[in-house]
Amino acid sequence: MSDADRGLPTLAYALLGLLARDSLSGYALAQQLRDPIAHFWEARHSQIYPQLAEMERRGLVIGANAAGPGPRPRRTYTISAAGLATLKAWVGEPTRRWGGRDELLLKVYVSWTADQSATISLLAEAEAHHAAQLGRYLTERDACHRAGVDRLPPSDPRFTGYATLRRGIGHERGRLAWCRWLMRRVGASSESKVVANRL
Amino acid sequence: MSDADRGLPTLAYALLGLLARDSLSGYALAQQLRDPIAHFWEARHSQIYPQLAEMERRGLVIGANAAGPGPRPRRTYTISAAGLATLKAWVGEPTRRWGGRDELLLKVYVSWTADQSATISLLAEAEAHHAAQLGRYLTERDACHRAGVDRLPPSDPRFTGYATLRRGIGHERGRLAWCRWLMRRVGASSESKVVANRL
DNA sequence: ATCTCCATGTAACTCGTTACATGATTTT
DNA sequence: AAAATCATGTAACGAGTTACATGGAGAT
Repeated sequence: MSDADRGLPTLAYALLGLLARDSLSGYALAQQLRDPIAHFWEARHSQIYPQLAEMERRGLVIGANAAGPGPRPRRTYTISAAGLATLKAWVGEPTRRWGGRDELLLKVYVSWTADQSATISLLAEAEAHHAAQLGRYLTERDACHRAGVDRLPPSDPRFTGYATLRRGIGHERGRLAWCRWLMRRVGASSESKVVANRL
Repeated sequence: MSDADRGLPTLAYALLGLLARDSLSGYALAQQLRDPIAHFWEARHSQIYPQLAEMERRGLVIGANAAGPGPRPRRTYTISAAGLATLKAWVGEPTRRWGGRDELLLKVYVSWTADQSATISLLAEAEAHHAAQLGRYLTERDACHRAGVDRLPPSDPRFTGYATLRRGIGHERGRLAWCRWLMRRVGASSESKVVANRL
C-alpha cells in the first residue's frame, strides 16, 4: 500500500470499479462513463486517459499495448492486486459527498421569477428526459430478471450492477412523479386564473 | 443584456436565486449553500465571495457596505433588474446537467469486491444519513403546511421552495427504502450461507 | 466526397476545495 | 482562558470541460 492508496480522486475508484469487472481500454472506459449506465458516475476521455496513466504509475493497473485501428496502439488496462485492495478498502471508508448539486431543482426553486410557460417547458423537458431514462432502465432491468441476476448473491458484480440499476429506476420514477405533480400545480393555477378572468 | 448574461457558472444562478428572495451578505449566502436546505446546490465561501465580486462587476447585483463585527465591513448584496432578467431567462434555457455523480451508488456498484461487513456498514451509514435528512425535511414540510405554503401560487417564492422540499423528501425516502432493501438482501445472503454451513 | 466510429493524447481553461489569514464579539 | 460565531478575503491546488490534434476503417 505505502503510497499507492493516498489521495485518489473518486474518478480513480470509478475506473477501478469497472476494471475489477473486466479489462478495458481507455476508450471503452470513456464509453461506459459518458452517459452513466446505472446513474452513478460520468467523465470525459480527456480526464480518463491521464488518470489511467497516473494509476499505472502507482501500480494500481497494468497497461498492455496492442495494434489498433488508429494512429496510436490500443492500450488495454487490467487491475492489479494492489488496485483491487485499494478499491476494496475504499468501500469501507466514510462517504464524503452525498450529491448536493442539482440544476433542475435549482431552476424550479427560481422558477417563481419566470413566466408560467417557461416553467411548463422546463418541466416538460425534464419529464421527457426522465421518462426516456426510465424506459432504458426498465428494459435493462427486464433483461436482468430474465437472466436471474436479481437472485445472485451480493458478492457477484452482476448483482451490485442490478442494485444500482434499481436505484436508478427509483430515482427516475420519483422525479417523474414530482415533475407531473408540479406540472399539475402550475397548470392548475394558470387555469384558475383563466377561469377568474372569464367571470 | 449585452455582456452581462454570457458565460455564467451555475453558482451565479444559485446566488441570484437566493438574492431574488432577499438581500443577503456573502456570509449569509455561504450559510445557505453550505449544507443545501432543500437539496439542490452547495458551495463554499471561498467560491462565493469572488463570484459575487464578478457579478457586481457585471451589474447583476449591487453591493453596499455597512459596519460589521469583523475586521472588514459587512457587504450586503441586492439583485439588480439586469440580474433578475438574467435569472428569469435562465429558467427557460435547456438543462445541461442531470446529476451524474453519486459516490454512494459507485460504492455499492463496487461493493462485491469488499467484505459483507464493509457493505453493511456502508449501508448503515447511508441509512442514518438519509433518515436524519428526511427528519429535517419533514419538520420543515410540516411548518410549510401549517403556514399554508402548499396552497400558494407557483409565482410565490415560498411555493417553489416548498416544491423543491417535496422533491428532497421524495429523494430521501427513495434512498432510504433502497438502502433497506439492499441491507435485507446482503444480510439474507450471509444468513443463508450460515444456514448452509450448519447443514 | 463526407460523415461517423475507433482510439489515443494534449492544452487551455473554468469550476470547486482546502488551507491560510485577520480580528471583534459572544458563548462555554 | 478557550472556543465558536461573525465576516471577509486570498493562494494553491485538484477536478472537470471544451477544444485541438492525428489518422485509419467503414458507412452514406
